[in-house]
Amino acid sequence: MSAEDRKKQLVRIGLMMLREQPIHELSIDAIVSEAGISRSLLFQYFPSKHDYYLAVISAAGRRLLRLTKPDASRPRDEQLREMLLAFVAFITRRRRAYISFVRGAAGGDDYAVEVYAQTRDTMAERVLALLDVPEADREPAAQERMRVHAWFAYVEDLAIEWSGLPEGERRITDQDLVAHSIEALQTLRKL
Amino acid sequence: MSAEDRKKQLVRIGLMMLREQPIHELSIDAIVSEAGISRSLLFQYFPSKHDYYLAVISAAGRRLLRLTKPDASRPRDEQLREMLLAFVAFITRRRRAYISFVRGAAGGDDYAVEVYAQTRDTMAERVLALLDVPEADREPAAQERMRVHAWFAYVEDLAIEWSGLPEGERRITDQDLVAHSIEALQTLRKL
DNA sequence: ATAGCTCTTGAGCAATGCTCGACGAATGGA
DNA sequence: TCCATTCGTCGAGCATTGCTCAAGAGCTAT
Repeated sequence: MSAEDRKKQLVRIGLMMLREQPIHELSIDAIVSEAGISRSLLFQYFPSKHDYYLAVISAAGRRLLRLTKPDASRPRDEQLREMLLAFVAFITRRRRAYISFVRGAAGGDDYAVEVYAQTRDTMAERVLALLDVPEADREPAAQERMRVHAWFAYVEDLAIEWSGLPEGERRITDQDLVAHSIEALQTLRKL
Repeated sequence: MSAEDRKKQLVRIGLMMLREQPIHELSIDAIVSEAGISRSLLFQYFPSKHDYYLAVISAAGRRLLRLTKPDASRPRDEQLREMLLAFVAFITRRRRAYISFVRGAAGGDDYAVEVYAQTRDTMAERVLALLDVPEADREPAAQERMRVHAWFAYVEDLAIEWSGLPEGERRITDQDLVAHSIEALQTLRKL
């Protein structure tokens, strides 16, 4: 197998395993045995466990960004709606992995915090771009950024809690959840 | 040293170390060498690293609850304000440790997730109790709980980002931050 | 066929989570 | 006073795991 393919395979396996275990419980042994190779080979491609984790986490971030990318050809409000729907769907489908990524990943390891922060910043930027706020009404950028960032934490938490409920006990639909989130964003920005 | 004292000492050391390292980088060796005892002795009191972590994290949670406990003899709105001020102060003073607790702790390890969830639930309950909402205006409890929970994520994120700025670059005071948070809560509940 | 490049491995080191048997000091009946 | 029991403590050692190193195996190119 070529170097590039092998690397991709290993990252893919990492992403798969992330679904069932928090990131720092991912053992190199489990990975290499799943891939059917020796431990040494993994270290050929990723100098340290650290680097491997970083690759896996980055891949997770990129996947999230790809799956929630708005379709620029549609009206802005629909773009926002669909972006959030995709976001909620993403969390729902891979709840465990997402929590690992978001929380576990962000759990104090500087390198992982950065990947997560960057992913979320990108999402926040996209939202800001979609909001279509007149220049005059804009608060200082830092302020704005902080609020949207925190609002993302709000939506994320809602989605995590909501998707954690058994399907029967969810009182609202994902559509409702997204609608509420958008309303919340608009309201919060007016404070 | 008595068994009880030793246990407390070890947990105390864990809390201290949490300030500088994420929880899963806490090494048993570092702990025992700080305490001046042998590795075996720690395992006498805590059957596994897991159990030890759990003890440390629980202690962190209890400390947070203790330091943000509202003073029941004061007016409710002041209780809420002071509770949040204490919350922000807590995060500011031990930012690193708090992130470890919140994120690292919540990072997929079921046992830690539970400790964190319980801590946050307690805080959310306190807030609900302080809100003083007429029965008739209450939404279904689950709904209510979810929103307050998510609102906590909002405040937490604001506080973490805010306290991460160098003091010169903080455009607002902690008072402003708390006032904004309370406004946000009241607004969100009306949606 | 020889050289060289790339993918691969096994042996082994150091650190670490964890176990086990035992030592020493205090406590408490006989 | 003596023996036994209990309790806090430790050192040796096992298994796992993150990581290194030197070398093997297959392919291509001269």
